[in-house]
Amino acid sequence: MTTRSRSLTSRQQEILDFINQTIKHENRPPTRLEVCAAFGFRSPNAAETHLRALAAKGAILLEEGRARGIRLPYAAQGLPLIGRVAAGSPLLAAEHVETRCQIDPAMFSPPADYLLRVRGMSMRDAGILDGDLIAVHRAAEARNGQIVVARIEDEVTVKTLQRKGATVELLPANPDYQAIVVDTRRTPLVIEGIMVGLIRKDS
Amino acid sequence: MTTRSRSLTSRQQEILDFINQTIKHENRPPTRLEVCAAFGFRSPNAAETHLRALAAKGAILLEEGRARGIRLPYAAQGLPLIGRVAAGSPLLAAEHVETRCQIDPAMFSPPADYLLRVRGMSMRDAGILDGDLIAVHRAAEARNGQIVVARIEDEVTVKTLQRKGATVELLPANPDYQAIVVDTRRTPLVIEGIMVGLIRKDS
DNA sequence: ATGAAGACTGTTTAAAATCACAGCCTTCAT
DNA sequence: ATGAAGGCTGTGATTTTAAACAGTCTTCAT
Repeated sequence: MTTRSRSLTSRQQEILDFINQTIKHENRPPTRLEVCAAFGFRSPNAAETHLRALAAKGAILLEEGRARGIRLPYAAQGLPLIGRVAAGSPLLAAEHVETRCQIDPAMFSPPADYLLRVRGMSMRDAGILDGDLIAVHRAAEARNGQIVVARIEDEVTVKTLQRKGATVELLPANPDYQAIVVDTRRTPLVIEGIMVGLIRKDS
Repeated sequence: MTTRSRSLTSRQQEILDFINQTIKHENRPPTRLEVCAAFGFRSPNAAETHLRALAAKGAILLEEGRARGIRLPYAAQGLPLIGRVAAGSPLLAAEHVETRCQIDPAMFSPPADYLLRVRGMSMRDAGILDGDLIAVHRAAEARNGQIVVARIEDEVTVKTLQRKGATVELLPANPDYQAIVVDTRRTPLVIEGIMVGLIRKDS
């Protein structure tokens, strides 16, 4: 549904990084001349064409005729918080985004791509309680012992990964719960991401 | 040590709130004319004088001759992260601020005033692990059952509060630890704040 | 080999934004 | 009752920005 943005050239990525840096450090986007100064351009048009290219690819939005008229597309503003996941649709589908949270993704490493609300107490002993938000870095692969967001058919679950050949164990951190054992030759299992952090809001 | 900013008038506070709102929503500060539009001023100078007043009180910084030249003072940028606390100095002393984290204080309610790194496992069963950052709202009073940051003489600790008359119990959430019982008639106990959230960065 | 896309220089113009000057009215402490 | 501070209107000059036009040089897929 969203306009697919073509991938950026490395130079364009540098410009975009500079814009994000400037917004983060100065609380405002740069002007064309500030872009020139940062990259050593002698012509403001060098900055102008880069911005046009970024806007054409959907990486930024340009407001006409306004000083510092660079805006970030909605998708770039804050981390999406994924609530209840409906069966059969992708995790990051717009309908699952409860809200967006003003958190710097780079606060975690590797950076967080989204937040996921955890249901239940199956990871209690790892300090993950019911209702907690976990910060997730999108990744299809993970190492043993990492806490992952995994999808088994239509079910999304948060567990510790333990791979043994074609068998994958998803271990809870609570003796009241059972491990999930999956034979990947028979049942498809998709790793949606790796937990990189946790946020709790006391009420 | 910091320049003490005189308190703002209610109108000035409204203007400052608008500036913060604009930075949050648009990723850039407003122009004079945008302030006018927001408040219905007919003269750009109304905005100008308000900004001058805010700058004079240290609530904002004004860069001369630049479009959208409103900057926020360093103290307003992100939540301070308090690391190891040295005995005898106030919790929020500059020397304790490890770094600042780009987190919206209003993500928690009541809003967070700072983050505090927790040492040890005394609150393990409340899902607070060694190295976790807790979001703290400054408050001198707290209700029974709330998790508080308390100072007993020179020691800072995070525990669940249980007050019984002049006796205060600070309860751990881990059977391996002992409750701290304080007679406030004999030993001074200061509540520094209430835990309003938690952030964990997996490594 | 050719054309399209990217990455620039250089120049100009119009609009956006800052900021100074000259006032008016109200509140509020001395 | 008086002066200082806050909260405005109204008008322009000046500077900063955005953004158009006209080119050059390189890379890279067809």
